Amino acid sequence: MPTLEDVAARARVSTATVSRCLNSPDQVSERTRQRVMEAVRDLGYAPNFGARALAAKRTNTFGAIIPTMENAIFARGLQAFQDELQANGITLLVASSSYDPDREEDQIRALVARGADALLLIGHDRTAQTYDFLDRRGIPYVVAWVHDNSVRRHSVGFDNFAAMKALTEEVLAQGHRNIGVITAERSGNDRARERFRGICSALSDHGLDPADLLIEETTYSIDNGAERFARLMDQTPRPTAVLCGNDVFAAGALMKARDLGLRVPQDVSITGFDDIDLAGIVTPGLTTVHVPHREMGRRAARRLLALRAGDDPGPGEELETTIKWRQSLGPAPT
Amino acid sequence: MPTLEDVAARARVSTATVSRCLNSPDQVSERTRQRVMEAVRDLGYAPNFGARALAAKRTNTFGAIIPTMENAIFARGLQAFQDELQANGITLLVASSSYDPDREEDQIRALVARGADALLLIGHDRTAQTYDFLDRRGIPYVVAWVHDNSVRRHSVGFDNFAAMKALTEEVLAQGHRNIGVITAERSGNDRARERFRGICSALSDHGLDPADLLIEETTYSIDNGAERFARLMDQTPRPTAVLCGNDVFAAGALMKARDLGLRVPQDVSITGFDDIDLAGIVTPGLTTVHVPHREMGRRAARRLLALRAGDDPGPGEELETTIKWRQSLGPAPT
DNA sequence: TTTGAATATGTAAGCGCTTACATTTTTTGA
DNA sequence: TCAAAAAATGTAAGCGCTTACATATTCAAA
Repeated sequence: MPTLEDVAARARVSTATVSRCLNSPDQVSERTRQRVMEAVRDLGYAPNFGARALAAKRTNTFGAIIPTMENAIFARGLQAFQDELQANGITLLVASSSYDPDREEDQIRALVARGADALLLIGHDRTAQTYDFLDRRGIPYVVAWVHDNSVRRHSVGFDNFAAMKALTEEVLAQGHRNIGVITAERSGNDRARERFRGICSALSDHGLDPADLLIEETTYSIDNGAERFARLMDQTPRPTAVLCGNDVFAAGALMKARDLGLRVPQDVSITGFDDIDLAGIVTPGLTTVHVPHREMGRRAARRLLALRAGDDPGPGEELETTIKWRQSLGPAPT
Repeated sequence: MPTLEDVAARARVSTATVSRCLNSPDQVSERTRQRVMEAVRDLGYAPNFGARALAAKRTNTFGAIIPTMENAIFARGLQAFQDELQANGITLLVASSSYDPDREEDQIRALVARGADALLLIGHDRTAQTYDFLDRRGIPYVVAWVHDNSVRRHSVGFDNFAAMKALTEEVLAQGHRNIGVITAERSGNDRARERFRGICSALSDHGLDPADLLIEETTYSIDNGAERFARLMDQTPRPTAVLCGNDVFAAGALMKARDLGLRVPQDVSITGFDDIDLAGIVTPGLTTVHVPHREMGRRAARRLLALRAGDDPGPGEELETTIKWRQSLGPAPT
């Protein structure tokens, strides 16, 4: 493979000049630059990634660890994140932790070992030693999907507590008092915990005891959502509304409701969270919390780029969520 | 940051011995190895990615270019692909081309520039110069999502033509003769072309003229599927079955059917392709072609690992597809 | 005890690029 | 026209690791 030296010989300049042509062409005269780029084309030269990384002490690669690659909840935000990075000449490495904290720690170390200059993390929940590992190496990171003013870390996210509380209040406003919840595992998942806390807070505000909630906690999949919904429907009295921690559980719940011959929302209301494509596809359409995933992805990328450049991007950013009304939430049956 | 030299000094060995401890520990005695690994832990040493890449002439990174990150059609196969790579100490870089051939070429060059040792490509459709670029650099690649014996390239996929033809024959067996098609853009997309060819072949076998097909060709999204379905429903006579090139179009079609007050399959049958989660969630459930995405991902990874190691993994692999019967395909109205 | 083979460990060159500093060339203003 | 400043280009050290070859040590068989 041709090297910088071959190009330099061909163009009759130094290797430093060739390097400048590729990396800061404004420092090279037009005539010289054209001659060099012609030599690059003629030889089919491409820089050696390892050599560049070693010499420049950076890889122009960022890493993102997401809980799962198999669903759209993270895909949209990540696509926007990657688009923004790409526009700034940065490549994205994506790893999935499968909601396993130990695996996430391994992934973080693996991404760093692979030369990631900076990282996108989901949620704040991870060991102090993991943060320490990154801080000691001077690797900047941004936490997305959450917003918590009490945590002093760079973040771009939304208030899961407030968003789920607002939706719960709408459910209560529809007259529902017998409520079920399908939540993701809350241990190690601050997003799930905060959403659940939001539900409890809304109930308390209405003089209702959160201990009366019928709670199913499970791992993330459509089938699990369906199964847990069935369990809730076996309770006596049967809940008239089921609040799901995400749209995937809600989709599973809707499927199972259909299987059980229950009409949504006449017999039971179902709500979700995130407003992914699924929410509009299922029958009936899901009433859910709309999260601006793409904007979150874009801003997270900008913040990480600023941090990597040594700039101070200011305090963490909070994005607003809204309730997307569709047909799956209706009045409580009388 | 501590380097190999620091570790060597601490453990009172040479840098080569430290390198051996990390990369081929069986060549180091137990006593020496333990002393070295203790020094690694004490110093918090992590190898420098760029230096390793330069010295070893490899990055242990593979690249995959997929048409879109925003939908599950590729996510499942890719997760399995990544899991297999990870088990072999390889990191995956993912880029999306947004179904744009020029963009795909840029992404291929960008992944190579980022040090990808090998690539996963989707479909065979790309310029000779792109393949040439990879061949000249000795970068192995595997093509997935297609199987074409006439093309001599390493591939793991399925026969799109045969799969869609089999589904079309079931549609014809149900008595449908007035058929609409919603297909992805066929230019630059051999998968879409092959699926369409399968539909035409089935019609011809039944003595029907493919020219009578009502064809809507569009870019990939649920909304586009919905819109094109509406156009097909405006035709006179109205098609009694709509064959969609993928489940995403089919989901959009189902939504629009609901909006138009058309009952599926009583008023019009709708079919998809891929059998992603969506297919089981929509109402009614989609009759579709089931593709073993995870197995394809796993095998593609194994083949690429073998190629990268300089082994000959044998001829391309074909995976079998099946028809997944759900409720969206029924008899033609009389 | 000696010798040869096997294993363990050390030496140090070089992978290919970036970039601080040096030198040369060009441009501008008095 | 000359001197100073600015721009363009060259020199070459070194980033951190791998690994071919060399040397030292250990082990086993005669």
